[in-house]
Amino acid sequence: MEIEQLRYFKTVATMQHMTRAAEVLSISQPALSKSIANIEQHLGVPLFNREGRSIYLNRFGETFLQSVNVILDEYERVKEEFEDIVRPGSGEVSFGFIHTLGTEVVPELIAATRKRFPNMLFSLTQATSLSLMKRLEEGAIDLCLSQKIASKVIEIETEELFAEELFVVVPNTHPLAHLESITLEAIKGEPFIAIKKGNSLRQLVDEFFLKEGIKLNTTFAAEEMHTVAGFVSAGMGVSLIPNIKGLDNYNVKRLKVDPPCYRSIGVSWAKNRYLPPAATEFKQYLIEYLQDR
Amino acid sequence: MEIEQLRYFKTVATMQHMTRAAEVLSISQPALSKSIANIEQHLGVPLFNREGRSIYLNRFGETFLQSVNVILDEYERVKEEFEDIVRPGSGEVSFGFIHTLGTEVVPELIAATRKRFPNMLFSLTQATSLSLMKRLEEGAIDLCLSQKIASKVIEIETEELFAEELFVVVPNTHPLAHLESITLEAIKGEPFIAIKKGNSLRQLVDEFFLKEGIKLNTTFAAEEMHTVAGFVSAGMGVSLIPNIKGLDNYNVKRLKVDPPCYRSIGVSWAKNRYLPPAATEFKQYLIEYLQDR
DNA sequence: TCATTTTGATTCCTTTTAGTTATCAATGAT
DNA sequence: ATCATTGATAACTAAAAGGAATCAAAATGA
Repeated sequence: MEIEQLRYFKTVATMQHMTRAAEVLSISQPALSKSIANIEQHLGVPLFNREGRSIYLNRFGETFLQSVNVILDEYERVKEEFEDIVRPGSGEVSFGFIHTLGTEVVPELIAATRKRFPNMLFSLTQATSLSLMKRLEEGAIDLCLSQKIASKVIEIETEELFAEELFVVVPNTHPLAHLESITLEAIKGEPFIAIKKGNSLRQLVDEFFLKEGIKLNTTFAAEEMHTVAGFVSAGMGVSLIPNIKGLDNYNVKRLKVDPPCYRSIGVSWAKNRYLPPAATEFKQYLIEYLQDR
Repeated sequence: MEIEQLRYFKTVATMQHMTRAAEVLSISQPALSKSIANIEQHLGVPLFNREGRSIYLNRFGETFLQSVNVILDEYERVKEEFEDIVRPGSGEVSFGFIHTLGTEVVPELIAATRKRFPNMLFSLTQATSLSLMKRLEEGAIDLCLSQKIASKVIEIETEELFAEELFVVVPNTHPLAHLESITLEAIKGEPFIAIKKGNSLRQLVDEFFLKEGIKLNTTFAAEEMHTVAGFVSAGMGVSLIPNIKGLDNYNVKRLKVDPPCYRSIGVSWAKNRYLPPAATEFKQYLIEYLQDR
C-alpha cells in the first residue's frame, strides 16, 4: 500500500466527498474510489459508511484517521527536514575544527558566512585533527578544518588553505629569551614539553626535529596546548607550538623559528560521500574566505 | 513509496547487511537493494554509508530510522486493532440497549456470553430506542436491543425476541387498586401520566389507546419511567408502563391489562452494513439466549 | 600473492498495482 | 417524471515492485 494512499484516505475522510477529494488530489475519481476500497480490503474492515451518494467515516475510519494523522505528520516532518537539508543556501552544515581555530578563525568565518547565507544552520564540533578525521569517516560531520591527515578507512580530500606558524616558547627568565629568532638546533638538549602522542601536532613537531637530526629531551607530554604553555611558564622546559590565544598571559617568550616552521591547515571532506548542497556552498565560501589567511 | 518498504529500510538498518536482510524479509537481494535506493532517491539524501561490502546508517539514516519507528509502530498497532476486531470469538462488540433491560436482561446476557466467548469485549450503550436507532445509523453501535423502530435513513433489520408486558399502574389508594386486571377503557377520563413525546414507548402507548378509540386525559409527561411511577405514587394520575425494577417500592398497584398489552423487544442491526465477526456471533448467541424469554 | 568466496549493485524481464477513460446504476433535485 | 450528479465498476495503460542472472569490488584463505 502506497503512503500516498493514506493521504487520499485523509482527504476523503475530511471532505466526505469522493469526486471533490479526487479533484483536490489531482487524480481521477475512479482511482480514488479504488484506492479507498484497497485500503479497506488491506485492513479487513470498512472505513466509510456509504449511504446513497453520501460517504463518511464509520467508527473504524475514525480510529484509522487518528493513526493516519500520526503517520503522515511524522512522514511529512522528516521529509521536510531532509528537504531543508537539500535546499541550497539553507539547511544544516555539520562542521568540525581543531581547538586552536576556535577562538578567532572559526567565529569570524561563521559570522561572515551567516551574512552571506542567513538561513544556513551550523552544527559545530571541536576536536583534535585525529578525532575529526574519525567523525568524517563516520559521516557525523560534513567538513572539517584541521591539519591534513590521511585516512586508512575511506578516501579523504583536502584543500590546503593557510599555515599556522609554530614558535619556540621559552620561560621569560631563560637565557635564550632575549633572542629575536632561533634555530631548532639551539634548543637541542633543553628539557622539552611535548604534546601527547596521538595528537597530530605532536607528529608534525616530531618530524621537524627528526628532519634536523635532533634527538629531543622530552620531559613532559601534555594533552592541551595551554597545559604546555603552563609548564613552560613554570620553567620546566621549552616547547614548539602555535600562537595560541592568551599565550602572552603566561611568563613565556615566543621566538620565531629560523627557518620558520608551519603547520598547514586545510578543509577536508570524505570523497565519494554525499555532501548536502549547503555544505558544498559553505566549503566554497570557506575556501575563498580563508585562502592564504 | 510502499509502506512495506519502510520495513525493508528498518531491517537493513538494524542488520547492516543487505543479503541477510533480504532473506529475513523473504524478498530477493536485488529487490531490496533497489527499494533502499528508491527511498534514498525519494528523500533526496543517502541513508547509508556504503564502504566496501559493509553498509550502515549515516546521520540522515539515523534520523529517518527514528521516524520510521514511529510510523511503523502506529501502523502495526492500528492494523492489529482491526485484526482483533475481525478475529471471530474475540474483538469488540458495540452493543446498545434500552434502560428497562439494563437491570436484569442485559447483565445476564453479557455474563452468559462471556462464558461462551471469553475473549469478546463489549462496549455498552444505554439509551432510548430512538437514540439507539440513531447510533445504529451512524455505525456507532453494531447491534441494539430495543423496541423496533423504522429508520428513514438506512435499512434496519430486526429480529423480534420477546415481549415486555405493559401494566396499568394506579396509586395504592385508588378505587381501581383492588382489581386483578383491568381494561384500557376503565381508565378513560383518569388523569394520565405519560412519557414524553419522542420516546418510542410513548408512541406505542398512544397507539394502544388510539386503537380502543380512547382520548387520554394526559396531565404530565415525564422523561423517565421512574418519574412516571413517582407521579402515580403521589396520586397525580395513572399510567401504562412496563414492570420496571423497583416498582414495588412505590405506593402503586400494578394491574394486568385485559387484553394484555405488550411491547415487543428485538435485536436490530443496520442492513448492508459491515458487522464484525464477533458482533455476528454475539447476535446469533443473543437470539438463541433471549428467544421467547 | 593469487584464486575463491562473498557482497551489494546492475541489467533485463515478469508481475503486480496504481491510475485513466468510458460507462453504469442509484440517488437527489427540479 | 426528467435530468444532472455521485460513487462504483470494467477495460485498459503506465509505472513500479520483484525475481533471476550477472558483475565488479572486496574480503578470505591457502
